[in-house]
Amino acid sequence: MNIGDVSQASGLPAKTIRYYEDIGLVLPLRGGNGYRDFRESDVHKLTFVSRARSLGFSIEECRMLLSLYEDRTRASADVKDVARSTLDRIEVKIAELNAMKATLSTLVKKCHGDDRPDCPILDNLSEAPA
Amino acid sequence: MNIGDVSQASGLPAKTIRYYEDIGLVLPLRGGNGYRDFRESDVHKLTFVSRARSLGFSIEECRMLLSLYEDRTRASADVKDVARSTLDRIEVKIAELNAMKATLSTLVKKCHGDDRPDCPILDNLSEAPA
DNA sequence: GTAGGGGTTCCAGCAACTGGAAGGTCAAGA
DNA sequence: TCTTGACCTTCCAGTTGCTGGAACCCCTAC
Repeated sequence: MNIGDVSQASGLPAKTIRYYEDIGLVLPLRGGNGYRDFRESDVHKLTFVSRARSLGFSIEECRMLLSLYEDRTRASADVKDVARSTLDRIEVKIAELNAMKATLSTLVKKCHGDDRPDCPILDNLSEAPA
Repeated sequence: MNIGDVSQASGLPAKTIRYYEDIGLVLPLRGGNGYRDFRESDVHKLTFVSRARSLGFSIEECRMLLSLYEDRTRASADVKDVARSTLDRIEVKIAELNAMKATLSTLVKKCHGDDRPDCPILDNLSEAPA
């Protein structure tokens, strides 16, 4: 299977797949012409990574999940740990963004947004620290 | 004022302040010893940027806000536009993270997290695409 | 044979810093 | 006066996760 087909199948750009090979996430074979030759298992792995990434797992977490996936004897608790720490990171990020959103939307609401130069947004940014 | 004092005053690491000079956000003077010599206005700007960054404004948005701040005749509407587009970005990001969180927490809940090898998280990641 | 659509490598760049090495400067104390 | 240690300087490299582009090879169809 060539990289283009794998790209189709996994939903990942070819560039990204080459990058994933670079960092050792997949190790496709090579044909006589130098082309990468992907096995079904490579495609499966890449699809796996593609989804894990879209769920917010980092590359290193994906690497860990893959190795857990390949270890038929691993405990589900190990996987759950990775997932939970990802979930924690996501929740922290959401909280931060919500705080930003709250402040910013208050400011946007306060700003009359007309031709006059006075603006509560800039005023707030340049105020003395609390 | 030396960089260390400015770092204290603005809450930004010295490294970051040097970086901000590199990219032209501030242009401190130089003393005879080669040390950066920050004016009050530089400190003010850096504090401004520090807060704007923590509200999720990108560096380029900060640059714009600074120039709007320095333009005493600008319309508040211009500032409001920048703030609103930042707010939009933040909201999109929050929505994405919430979607991730929902899927992931469902999976974490389903996973019994014990010594047994079967795990709904990995099963989900390796399932055929919807 | 030539045109196109693959594929390959390598190098550079994005955002926004951060770390570290190698060295200059300054103020205080013995 | 010398030394110690904190502070400053520059420059280069690395982080995360790709992405774009150049220059080139390969394969198939007409």
